[in-house]
Amino acid sequence: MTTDLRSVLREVSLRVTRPRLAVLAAVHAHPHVDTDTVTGLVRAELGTVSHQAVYDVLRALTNAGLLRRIQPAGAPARYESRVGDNHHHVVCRSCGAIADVDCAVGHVPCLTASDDHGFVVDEVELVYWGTCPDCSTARTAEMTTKHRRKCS
Amino acid sequence: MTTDLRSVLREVSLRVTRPRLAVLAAVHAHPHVDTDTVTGLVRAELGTVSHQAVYDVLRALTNAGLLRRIQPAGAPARYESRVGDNHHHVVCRSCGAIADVDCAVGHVPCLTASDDHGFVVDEVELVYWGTCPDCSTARTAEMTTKHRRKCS
DNA sequence: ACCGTCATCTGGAATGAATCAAATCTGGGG
DNA sequence: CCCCAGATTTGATTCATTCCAGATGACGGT
Repeated sequence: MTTDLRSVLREVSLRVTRPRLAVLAAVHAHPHVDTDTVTGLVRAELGTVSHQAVYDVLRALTNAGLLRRIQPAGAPARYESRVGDNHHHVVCRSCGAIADVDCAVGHVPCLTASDDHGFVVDEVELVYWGTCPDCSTARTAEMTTKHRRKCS
Repeated sequence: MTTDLRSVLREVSLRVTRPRLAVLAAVHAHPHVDTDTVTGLVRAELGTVSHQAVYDVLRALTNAGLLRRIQPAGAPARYESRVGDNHHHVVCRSCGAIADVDCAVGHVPCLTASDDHGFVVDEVELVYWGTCPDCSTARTAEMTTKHRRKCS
């Protein structure tokens, strides 16, 4: 396992360090983690790790293509380890929960811009905005019982 | 024109105030403006307007459905006045330029998630990431002449 | 196994967008 | 024309992220 991660790092010519292994493991174990949570997980494993190191590592791994950065409007950045496959996300407007969604139709039918204004498009990002199951029921409960939202 | 904007505000039961008219006019005149630019434009017209007021007004107008907020990953929020029609954006990775793109295929064929994980989806956001014409040529020039990027 | 170099990490301070809080002002209904 | 809920101002505050300068440690070469 650890050996596995080590070789993964070497393959993209990045030095193998404790923080990097820990961050990589943390993101693999927790899909869609935000930076703060990663820091917490890494510290739990290694003791002291600077805030800065986590940011550096996340950026390095993202640039190397090992991680993917997702930044839902307004919310802090999150990272996931699923890369290479063309999947998208559902984001809950209420609590920020994120879930994976595989592209319904196999290949980019309507994903080609009608007029690209001369831009060279290299990626199409698709975000489904809505309400997650938990917040939906909470909201419904609120409607009927007049209680305040539990999930804000 | 001004009368027009006044009635627009009244229709959504918002008070007609100078800052609001100015912000509304600014966004209508400049598609995809960021908050800071709006503040500049409004100040140029009214003299003194607090930073805070601009944020409040933008939020009020957005909530009222008069404006739409767009937040490309990492960049400060931007606003546009085209609302109601289902169009999307091309964003330049290099300089952050944004252009409108009308949905290529008339209706959501592949825009229905294969598995929505129980989320109640109310909007699908589509972002085309790429490089704008200016940055493309700048990049090409850089490649051949070894000059530094003009557009970073 | 040891060394030296250079990428990486540490800790603290800085930036910049956005929000909060309390006091003051004003649009527009009565 | 008066009044007050809704707007705006001022000033401070939070939060994510980045910058800086110096210490540390990974790893290719000897």
